[in-house]
Amino acid sequence: MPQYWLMKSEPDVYGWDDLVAEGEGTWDGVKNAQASNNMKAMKKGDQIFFYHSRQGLDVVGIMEVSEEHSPDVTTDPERWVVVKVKPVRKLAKPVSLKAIKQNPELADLAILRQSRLSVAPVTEKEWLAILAMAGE
DNA sequence: GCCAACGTTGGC
DNA sequence: GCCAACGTTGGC
Repeated sequence: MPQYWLMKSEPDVYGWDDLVAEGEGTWDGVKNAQASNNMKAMKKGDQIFFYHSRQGLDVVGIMEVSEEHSPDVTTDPERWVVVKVKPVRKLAKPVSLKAIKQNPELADLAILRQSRLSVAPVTEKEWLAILAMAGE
């Protein structure tokens, strides 16, 4: 059974459309111990929400892990890792941070408790709640 | 653009 | 090994 995650990116740097255009993306430049540990725990096929931070502030699509972690040569490869991801599909409609905050089922969502965490786990219950909010 | 949160660095 | 200073992230 796949695990669920959420990853953030600023859309003006690397947004959903950039990932779709590329076909497969390398999630690099994550220099945070917690986020990095989460990436190390990812297995091929795990499902990931793509969240637009700073601008947009919404979950826009679903991607999946296409290749498990390897050293991040763009930073310090001794220390940090990348994963590769592929777009699965865009959500029927984006789910905004505002809406997430208003849903009591999502009160414990990791990114609400720790807004600066850029790679965070999502429970199955939370995953389904967000999908439901997207009208799926 | 501002600032709070929080992780990291470096002087002691 | 502590903690103040600094840098980065991300919501507002």
